Amino acid sequence: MQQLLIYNTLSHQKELFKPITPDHVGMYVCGPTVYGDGHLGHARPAITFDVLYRYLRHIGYKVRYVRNITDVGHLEHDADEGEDKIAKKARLEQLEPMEVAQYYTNRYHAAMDALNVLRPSIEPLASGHVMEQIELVQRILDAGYAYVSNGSVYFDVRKYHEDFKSYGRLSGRVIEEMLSTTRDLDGQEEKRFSGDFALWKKAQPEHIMRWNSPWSVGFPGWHTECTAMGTKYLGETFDIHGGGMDLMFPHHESEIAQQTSVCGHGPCRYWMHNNMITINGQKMGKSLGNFITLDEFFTGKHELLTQAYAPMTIRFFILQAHYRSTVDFSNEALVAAEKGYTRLMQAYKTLGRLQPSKSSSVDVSGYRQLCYDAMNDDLNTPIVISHLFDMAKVINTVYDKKATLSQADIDELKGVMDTFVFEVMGLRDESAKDNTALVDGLMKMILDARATAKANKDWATSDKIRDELGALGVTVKDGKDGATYELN
RNA sequence: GGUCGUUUGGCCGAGGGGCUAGGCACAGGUCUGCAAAACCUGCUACUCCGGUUCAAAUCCGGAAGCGACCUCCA
Repeated sequence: MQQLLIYNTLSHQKELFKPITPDHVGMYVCGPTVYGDGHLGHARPAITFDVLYRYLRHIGYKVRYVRNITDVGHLEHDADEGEDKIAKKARLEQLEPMEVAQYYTNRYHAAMDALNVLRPSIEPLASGHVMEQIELVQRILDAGYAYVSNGSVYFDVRKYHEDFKSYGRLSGRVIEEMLSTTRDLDGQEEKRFSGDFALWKKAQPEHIMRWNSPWSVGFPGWHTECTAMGTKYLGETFDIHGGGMDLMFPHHESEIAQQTSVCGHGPCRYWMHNNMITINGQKMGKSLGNFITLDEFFTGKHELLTQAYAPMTIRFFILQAHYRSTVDFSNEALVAAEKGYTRLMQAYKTLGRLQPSKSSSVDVSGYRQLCYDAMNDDLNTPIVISHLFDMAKVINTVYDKKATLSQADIDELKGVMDTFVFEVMGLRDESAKDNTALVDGLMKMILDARATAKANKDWATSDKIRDELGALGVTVKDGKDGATYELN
């Protein structure tokens, strides 16, 4: 098995990956909050951890990959204080909250499918695990690390920190600092310490999504779902927990605190965080209003986009940067990615047409290991891609008859490309994307040629065209102003 | 303001004490009926100022720019 190094946010260094249970990996990744369309920022972790998931499986692990759907909780920060985001959107659109969640979940799935992101093994809904979250809150209360205040339950950060000395370790935060930098929040008076966070929140009258609990009718706190569902499906300790860097604090820090307070240790061995995507140097985010949805990328319908970008272009673009680096969006960079990606796909097709020689004039034996080395070094997909381009050059050189490859070496290159391009990096050939314009153009050409034939009274040709198109499922309809067509 | 990170060629982006990615763009060439593609060649860069070293883009110190986080966020 390959020796995989992954960067652990907890230790700030690359560590050799060793699963708790031999040959099995449990990984949990924070999924989307389904109250809006997915944007590039959602694609980054999805693709990053999709590649990790694919690679772990490729090198022989059996992986249980859990990625949640957040359809409850999460307080609004501004205007509508304390209102559940889902509920707010529902009221605005006059829809049932769960209808909104379902709608955006479906849209999210469609976008992820387009990006060739594999579905996780389990995709639990927060709303389906309120019981588990209530139980978790009770356990934390029983352990003495939470307190009830006016129907809400808060985590006692100070007590936790006194006993475990670890709050802030993941994010490199100093707890004392938090006192002076905390903003005012709704319900802050209910807390003993400004750094305490809600485990259960009593619902205000305007809340639509609400559940019974021992403390009040309300909804679960911001960080409980991942702890509850991670524990339920992966156990008290699992291997990898992933998510965006912006979730490090407070979300993941709080997850660690919740889990540690009831079982003495954090939820996982390796924390992995992907970096952000920026647009004009600024973070792309829902609340900043500067985001471009994935659908807008696919259709090109956004003022910042000069053209539509195929899902695979987006995927390739993201994989061309290392996951821990920020990536700045620009049309120029995307166009460059699109061209490079096309070149790679073209080389793969060319590979299938190469004439084998008796012997090879180039040594291609090293590429496979070079690709593994790059992947093993904290999923360095940009390096993998650079090796793939080197291979593309070899392929093209052979195609130009300036070098030779034996059948065995051609097969080796094909094997390496199949493995890394398609299986591990999850790219797929998408040259046949949206064909509408193409078909229109082709049909115009054909019908023009037929019109010429008809003008020349060449009925044999014009009928042949009509009959053969008909056999292909295209009906030609002659009219006074020329012919039109219809696809059956 | 605090904490952390970052600054690489026209652009995107790896690397991270001496070898030195890759893509895109651009220029010249080969091939070609013309074009495209492909191939060859060129473009050899690391914010600035000090320091360590035989050797620094890489390590150390400082400055500046940029960014992220500091209880919505992937």
